[in-house]
Amino acid sequence: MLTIPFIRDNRVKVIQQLTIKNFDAAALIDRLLEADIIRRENQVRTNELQAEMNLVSKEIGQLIKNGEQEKATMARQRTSDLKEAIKELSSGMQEAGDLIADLLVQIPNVPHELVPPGKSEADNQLIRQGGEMPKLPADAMPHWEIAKIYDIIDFDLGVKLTGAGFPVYKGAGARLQRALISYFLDRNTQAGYTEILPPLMVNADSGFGTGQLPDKEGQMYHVQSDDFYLIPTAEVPVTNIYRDVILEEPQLPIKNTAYTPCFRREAGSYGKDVRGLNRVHQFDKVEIVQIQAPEKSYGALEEMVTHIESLINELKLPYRIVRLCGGDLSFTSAMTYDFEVFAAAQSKWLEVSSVSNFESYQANRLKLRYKKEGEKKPMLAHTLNGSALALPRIVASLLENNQTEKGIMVPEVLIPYMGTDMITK
RNA sequence: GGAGAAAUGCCGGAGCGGUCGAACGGGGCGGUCUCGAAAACCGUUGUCCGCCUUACGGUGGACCGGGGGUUCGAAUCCCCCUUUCUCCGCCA
Repeated sequence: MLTIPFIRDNRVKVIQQLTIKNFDAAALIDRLLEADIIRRENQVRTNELQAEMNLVSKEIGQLIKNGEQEKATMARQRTSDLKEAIKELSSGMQEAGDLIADLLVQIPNVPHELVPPGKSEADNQLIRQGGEMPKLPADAMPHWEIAKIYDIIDFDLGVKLTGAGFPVYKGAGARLQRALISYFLDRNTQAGYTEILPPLMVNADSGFGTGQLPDKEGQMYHVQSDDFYLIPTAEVPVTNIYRDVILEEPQLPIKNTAYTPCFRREAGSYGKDVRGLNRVHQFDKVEIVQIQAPEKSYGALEEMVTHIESLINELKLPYRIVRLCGGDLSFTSAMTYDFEVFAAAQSKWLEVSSVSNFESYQANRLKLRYKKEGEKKPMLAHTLNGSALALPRIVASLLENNQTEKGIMVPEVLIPYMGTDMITK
């Protein structure tokens, strides 16, 4: 969330920039600033009374010590009045504080000035395109048919075990998952990321810290008996490692990578978009997360983009990188690049990675700060994350693009992990 | 799952209901001494929210696992929760 001083100092600019996200913040911000004034006025009064209360209480202690019971009794009368007044004021303060907290989480992150305006993905800005488009025969199959014929992914079996959207990987299909995970983790650690294996369930505090709660509650699986949430992405536990942490500047940047399964309810999705691996409830993903100083975070974002691009290049998949327009940008992001690979048999671009700079928006929720050399006051750090990479659509694209009469060609970089250069029937 | 003990600042560790934001030790930072270092000695040492100040800073309030309560006054008493440790049970 945004900080109050920032909103106070940049009221007009914030409202104006948020129109890029097609968000009208004017009313929210006015209510917020109003509540802020009330809260502060209340606090000044409360603090004054508390100061007096502390003083009188000390006096009472002295008076009792000196045996001046009468004076002590009189002083007591004064404190009970004070107590009443403090109680009233602080409940007003609490009320204003609650309102502020409630309003703050309703205001999205301010988009970076390079973010183009727009309503939908059609308005996203193409940054660059790469890789070679495969030439497939007319009878080329979409990946869900390939998966069936080669018996490497069983969607129906997943329905039996759990439900729709929980595919079962078998044989070379399972091996391919493991190969991709290992390959991504190896490449990420080579690039300076530290490998993390986090819990797959988190508590509500963590869900709040990265912005899944309170509003996206319905997108997560909730374990009610223990009030845990199944993680929708490794971003949640890996970023929350730094919740309520004050780092020293020399510790930055912090670069972590983690493989985890991801669980998403995807309520409201249907139709051909969810066919096969295009959209599932449980999938594997390797995530990269960075914590950076504010002045370096956009450099870090570019670095992450370049790194992810190199992974896709090595897999020899045709891809494009787009900068999301305001309307497509997530609530918490200031700037996001999406990576899409082409699945030739479906003739579709599939999103395989989303790389974002959240600036201090997540950090403010997390209370993630860092201390500059020689400075007393800690400042909010910037957080970034991206998929490097999400597996299902990579697999979909690989299967479709690499199909030949003899079998599925394994990309060269994966051969050591797969133990073969071809997936056959 | 059952029984007991505990939770204090960067770490260790005191703390009778009032003068405790917290003794003492260690660490860190600054300084004296030194050619330099060590040792010794002196000083300093958190976070949050306000207010005043261009700033340096000053000042009020809050914070002793979290949340309630008792009291004029709570780190200290009471209740609930969480976590850790020990013992028993169960177990990959």
